[in-house]
This record gives sequence, structure tokens and C-alpha cells, in this order.
Amino acid sequence: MAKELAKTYDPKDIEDRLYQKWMDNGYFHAKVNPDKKPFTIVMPPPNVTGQLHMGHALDNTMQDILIRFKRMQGYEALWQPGTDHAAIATEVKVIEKLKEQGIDKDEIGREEFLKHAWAWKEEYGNRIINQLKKLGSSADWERERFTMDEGCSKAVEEVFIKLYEKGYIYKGSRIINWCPVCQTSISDAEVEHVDQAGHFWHIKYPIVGSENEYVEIATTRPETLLGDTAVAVNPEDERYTHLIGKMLKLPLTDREIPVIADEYVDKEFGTGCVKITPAHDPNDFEVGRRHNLEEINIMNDDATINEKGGKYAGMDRYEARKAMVADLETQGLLVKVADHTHAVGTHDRCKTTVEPMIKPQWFVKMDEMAKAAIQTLKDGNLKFVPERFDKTYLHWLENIRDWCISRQLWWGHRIPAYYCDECGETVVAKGVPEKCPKCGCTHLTQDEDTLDTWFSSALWPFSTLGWPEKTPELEYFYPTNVLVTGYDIIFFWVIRMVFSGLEQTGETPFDHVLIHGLVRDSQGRKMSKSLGNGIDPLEVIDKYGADALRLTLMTGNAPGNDMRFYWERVEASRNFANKVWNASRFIMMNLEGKTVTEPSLDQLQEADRWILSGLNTLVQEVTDNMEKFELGIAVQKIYDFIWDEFCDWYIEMAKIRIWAAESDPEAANVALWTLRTVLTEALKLLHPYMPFITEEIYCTLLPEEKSIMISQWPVYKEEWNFPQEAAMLEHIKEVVKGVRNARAEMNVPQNKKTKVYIVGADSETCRQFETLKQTYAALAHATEVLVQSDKDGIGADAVSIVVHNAVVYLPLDELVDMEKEKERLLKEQERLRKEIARAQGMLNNEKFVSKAPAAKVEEEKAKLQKYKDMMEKVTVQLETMNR
RNA sequence: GGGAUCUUAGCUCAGCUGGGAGAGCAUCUGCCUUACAAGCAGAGGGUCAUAGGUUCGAGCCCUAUAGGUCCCACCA
Repeated sequence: MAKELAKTYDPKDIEDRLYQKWMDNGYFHAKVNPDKKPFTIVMPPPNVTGQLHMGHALDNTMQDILIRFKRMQGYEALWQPGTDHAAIATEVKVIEKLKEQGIDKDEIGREEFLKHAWAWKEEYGNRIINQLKKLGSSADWERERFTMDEGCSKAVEEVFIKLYEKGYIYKGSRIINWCPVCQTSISDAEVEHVDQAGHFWHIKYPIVGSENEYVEIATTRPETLLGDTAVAVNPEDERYTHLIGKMLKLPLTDREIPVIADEYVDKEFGTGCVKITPAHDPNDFEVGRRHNLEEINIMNDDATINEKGGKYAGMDRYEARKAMVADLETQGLLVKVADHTHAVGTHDRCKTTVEPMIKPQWFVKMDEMAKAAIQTLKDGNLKFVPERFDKTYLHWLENIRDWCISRQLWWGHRIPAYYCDECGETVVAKGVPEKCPKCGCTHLTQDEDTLDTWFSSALWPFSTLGWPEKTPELEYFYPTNVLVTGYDIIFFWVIRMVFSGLEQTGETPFDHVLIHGLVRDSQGRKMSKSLGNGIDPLEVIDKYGADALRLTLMTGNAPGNDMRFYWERVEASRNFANKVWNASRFIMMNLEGKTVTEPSLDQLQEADRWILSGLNTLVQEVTDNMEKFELGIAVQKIYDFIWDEFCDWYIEMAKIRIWAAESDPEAANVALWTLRTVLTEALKLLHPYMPFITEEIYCTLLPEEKSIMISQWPVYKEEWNFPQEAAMLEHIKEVVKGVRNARAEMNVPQNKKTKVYIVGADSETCRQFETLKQTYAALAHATEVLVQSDKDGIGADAVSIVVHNAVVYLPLDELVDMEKEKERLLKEQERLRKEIARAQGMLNNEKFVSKAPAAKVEEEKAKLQKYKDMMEKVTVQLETMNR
């Protein structure tokens, strides 16, 4: 017995209840099951500090759709969830929170600080998980992981040691990107190049021994002059060859530096002379190493000038710049200042200008692993969807430099390296070594640094499944199938997972990477906190429901493209939900108290056969689109089928039999069965996109069923394929549309019903129309439909609608405006004339006839015949009117 | 400097391997028709950025141009 549904759809009534039901029944949980094929997605772990934003909503909706789809198809579908410790982001937030309480990080020390950080994690780590649940995410929460939990930490340690032993991880003093605010090194990927309007300062460096001679250099960062240890020119540059080897007096200091020759210098740019500051510029660093130049670090960690800076010591780098420029000017060494816009490296998180510095850091050697990652893509083991992101991936890998992995932070995985207090020997090991292998000293101290947060996320696809242990889960679910993520983290994450997976497990961690774009605001701007233009997904869920939000995010967008988000779109989605709700309500109302039995195939009427054929096509296409990750196209087809075909046409057709149930209960049964069957199957197709509403309707409609999410995905049924009836009904629609259009144009009031005469071209056409005359009557506001083979009894003033194989007449009596009718027919004639000209033109083209596929040519011939036929009838009609 | 991508109806965007231009919103006209006014029925609106090329046939493929967006990059 079907229970009644509320009159309008209210998501609040059902979402939390259904989610709880799914959880209670363990539907999200995936187990190792040799009888089924696995399908695995690992969730990009949101930061523990994070709050759900539209990007998460989009990313997780896509994953949930794929997982629900595959689960229904009979796969053992695992969606592996978890959170990321987000090293810098979290540490910064914890520091802020402590500050509010008047606590200083350095005062309480590392151990105490970490206690606070863990407390933070406990407090906020669940927040984003709960928000993901609101979205309907069917992740296997029983398997939820955290990048710093015991297992993941073990995996990190294991990888670090293995790579160290292989020589892929090394410690070295090299130039790295230093953030003076966060006080840590950062990787190249974390540096954002931002164009800034700056200056080019042209400065004279006097030549030692030639009092009035000097070279002119141009720099954007005059303060680094304090660390200069050479000036370089291009060896081919004839202007300066005579200076090579000479010494220059470094302004504002008492040092003398040499002029050197290096290919790196571009003769055409600037003055052709470059000051070399090995300790504060990556290029200069390379030049310095090539020429054995001294590396003078002139800055403290907070980017103030250190004691090497003489009178400028203690000043901030920009203060020092100002002071130095003033001094240079005073000394007559400043030639000119030119405006110059250039890209400045900034820390992506805090936007501080990065300061290149030489510091001892840990690095991962990238060349070999990058090669493997490139190869796996080329071998087809890894596919980006859409494909164009191949280039992004390859370009980055082909130009990769060693990865700086150490961070001067406390929150994260501490580097498993220990230094002997006596001899300084480095030992990389699991846990504190008992004694130094070199000198036997028992006092060893662990490295203070932690690892880049991406070091652990790089292992996510396998560390979450138990690696390095050989767990049954790892064996069964790994490698995973799809990774869903935004194009903005291909560098940070996808690439690192690929090379880590290949190196550690010998396999590409996933075979498809489904890339999506950014969700922007209604004006196309990035949603951001500072602009205050972000739309909170939770607010959308609260107002319109999770299903409406999900549908909005999935429609009208191609993979990899950005999308704009605005409320009107959500409303449209909500309206669709309401439509589905009400169609279902109608069906259930009519099922009330009835026992519906499955009819035999020959009991199915034309309309039933048509809609079942349509469903069949839909099932096939949607499945196909979803297999190809064309999620937006698939849902568009489901939407159109449900609204346009099923609601607007089929339900209206079925009403005829339902309302005549008393006189013909058998026909009503067939209609009801078809309604229920098509609705059920369509709901299943829709379920991955709109899980809540489909579940609620499904379970109300079929009380004996437990849940739509564990129901079987629809498959194409050969016995539901009725091409003939499908064509007949399309013909009906054409006629009905014609009648409706004529009525509207002739301003016939909606409630005014008329007779409809259909004059068929031949007996078979007449027979078909005769069969379906009730359907016409209902859909075309007819009191009666008369099918005949001639114009007997039809007045000359009847409005005529010419369709293929028939002319339809509406006797409108006093309502007919003959002028208007004539106009309407002339318009139709004009349209047909164009169609005929087009088809005729193609067929007159010999090359078309000889080269185009035969089927195409036949198609055009048939069209031409059809239009000519219609043209003839319209012409006759016009002539009749003129008489 | 290198690369990607976009330019289609008033707005936001679809358009899968080339075969008669679509959706949602907005606009206009009728309708409170017993599932739904968050609805129903109808209508208007596009030389698919420009110029060439390939093809029997181009929104789709190729080349150039213009404009927009994004990513990468060690010209100080």
C-alpha cells in the first residue's frame, strides 16, 4: 500500500532521515568481495581546517555520482574518505588561536604546541566530514583516514627511508624559496608568480684602478647588492670582453668583486651586465656554483638585513632598499630609475614575497621518478578527462626540479633523520637509533623539520588501503579507478601521487583522472573570502535541498571548464525536483488501493510501447555517457526524458485509460503498470545525481524494496524495443502540436473544444489514426476525432493543418479569421519552399549523390518527397480559400 | 617567452566520432485544465568572433587574425 506524499517537495523532511537510514544499513561500506569486481575512488582529503565550499561540493558530487552508479551496476564500490592535516594552514590557525589566548608558540614549545594542534584537529576535523554528509556523499566512513594517523604516518616513514636509501632523498644546502612570514621553506609549486609594478634601478659599479670608469648594472632588487659576489657579462659581448677578470668596487661596501663571463647573461637585456647574488637569487646561485663564488647570506629569517649588511643591518628588506637607493644617489652612483613590471614570486598561502635563500633542506631527486610518470601516461595507463590536461601534466614533469620537502613547522610528519651529537653523523631510521653507527655515541637528536604536507597526500591512494602492509584491501581495491579533482591541483597532488604510486607499488594509482574546473560567482569571479562573493553550499542545501545543489553543479557544464553559480540555476533544479515529486505523486494517487499486475507484451498499447522504447534508448545512452564520464550530458538526457517525454506526453496519454478505469480496468492496469515501471527505471537513472528524492519516492512507490541505492542499474531490454509504435507516436505528437499551434494562433480559447477531422492519405495511415483517436482527442482539445479518407462534411472555412501523410481540419465556425488563416498557410508554404529547395539542391549536386553515404542520400530523397507532398496539400488548401 | 582555453539566442552555457542550430533563465500571448502556477500550452529571438582552407557537406577539422580568461616560466 503506497503511502501519500506531501503536496510540494520539501527536502528538509527527508534528507537527514534517509542519510541516517543508509548509514544504519551500512550501504556505504565496501568489503573485499572476490565475487564482485571492485571500483574504487579515493576522496581528495579535505583539510582539517576547511569548511565546505563550492569546490568541495562539485568535486564530491561527481565522485558520489560515479560511486553510486557503479554500486548499482553491481561493482563493489569503495569511496575511500579522509582528511588532510594541511601542515601550514593548520599550524597558522593554531598559532592564531593561541595568540588570542595570549599564548606564544615558542614559549610553550613543540610538545605542548602539538597538543593544541591535535585538539584543534579533533574539534574541527569532523566539521567538514559532517558537511560532506549533508551533500549526500556515500563514502565508506567506516574507513575514514587521516594523513597523520598511525597507518599513514608509517607509510610516510617507510617511503622516506626507502627513497633515502635509494639516494632519491638527500639533504643539501641549496637555494630554496623562503617565506619570511611563515618562516619556512616552500616548494616551487607553492610559489605563485604575480606581476607587480616595480622599478629598474641602474647603478654604477666603479672599476678598480680606473677612477672614472664603471659598469652599469640594472636591478629590480637593489638591496641584494649587499650579497653580490660578482658581475657577469656574456662572453660573446664585445662591449665588455676587456673587463672580464677585472675587479669592481661594490658600492656601499668595502668589498671588491670580479667581472666574470657566463652564458646565462642575455646581451640584449638591460645593460648586459648582471650583478650576481648567489645567496638570494636562483639563477645567480647557479652562476655562483659554476664560478665558485662566495655565497653571502645577507638576511635573517624574517627578511631583515643581518650583520653582513653593515649600516643597513636590522632593517627590513624594503626599508633597506629605500635607504640604499638614497645613499647611492647621494654618492652619484644611481644612474636612473625606470618603471618595470615583473613577476614576483609570492607564497600562495599568505601572499608574502618569497625570499630565495640558501638553507640546508631535504630534497627529493625528481628526474628518474618523473620519467616513469611521463612514461605511464604515454603508455596509456593514465588518462586525463578531458585529454587536454595531458599537456599540463607532461609539461610540468618535463621541467620539474628537485622537490624541497622539509618544512620548518611543527605540525606534520617529523623527518625520520637523526644526528649524532658527537660526530654529526646522519642516521635515517625508524625510531631513535640506539647509538651512532660511526662513533658509537648514544646521544642522537632528531631533525627538527617536518615534511611538506603533500608528501603524505602523495601516498593517499595506497596508504589509506593499508600499505606498506599487504592488506587484502590493498590487493583488492588498488590500483583505484578514477581520481576526481580540479585542474588547480594537478601539480601539487596528481603528479606526486602518480610518481609515488609507481615508485612504491609499481602501479599507476588510478587509470583515469577526471578533471573539473572552478565554481565561480554569477559574474565569473573566483569565489573568495576577501571578496565576500562565495556562496555557501550549506546555505543552498538548507534553502533548496542537496539534490537541487547537486543537479545545479552537474548541468550545463563540460568537463574541465569553469562554471558560474547563481541562484536562478538552483531554482531551476529545485523545480525539476518538484516536477519529479509531483509526477510521482500523481502516479501513486492512482495506484492507491489497486493491485497492478504486469501485462503481457501484446497488452501494451501504442503509447506504452513508445515510452518503453524511449526508456530503452535513454538507458543505453545514459549508461554510455556515464561510462565516458560525460555526467552533464547524461543528466540532461534524464531531465529531458522525465519532463518532456514522460510528464508532458506520456502521463497525459495515460490519463485517458486511468480515468476510464471503471469501464476498462484491464487497460487501466496496463497504463498504471507502464507508469510505475517507467518512473521506477527513470528514478534509478536519476538516483546518482539526486539521491534523496529518488530514494524517498522509490521506497514509497515500492514499499517492499529496501533502497534504490542498492537496486540494480537499468539495462536495455530488447523486448521493449518497438520502433513502429515509437514512430507512430512521434507522428501523433506532430499532429497535436500542429493543432495546438493553430488554435493558439487563431486565438481559440483554451476551454473551447472542437471537432477534429483527420484526412489520411491512404488506408494504412487512416487505420493508424483511427487506433489513436482517443489520444488525439485528449491532447488536442477535441470533442470528437473523425478519421476519414476524404473531405466529406468538412466546411471550406475549417482551419487546416498539413502534416506528413495527412491533413487535419478544425471547424472553428465563427471563430475563424480567414485572413489570419491565409497568412498562416502562406507562412507554412514559405517554410516548405525552403525545405524543398534545400533538399532539391543537395540532390541536384552530383558530387553529393556520388560521394555521400547512400543512406544519407536516401534520407534526403524521402524528405524531398514528404515536403513536396505537404506543399501540394497546402497549395490546394490556399486555392480552396481563394475560390 | 611557452602552453591551454574561450568567442553559439538578451543572459549563463550545452552541442559526443563533420550530415537540416539546442537547454535553462529572461521576453511576449493564452490558461488557477481534477500531479505540479516551483505549473500547462503557444510564440519571438542566432550570417555559431573575423578571414581563408580541406570536404559532396564545417558550429565541429586545418591555418592566420582580433579580443577575453587561465596556467607555466630563472631576462637580472
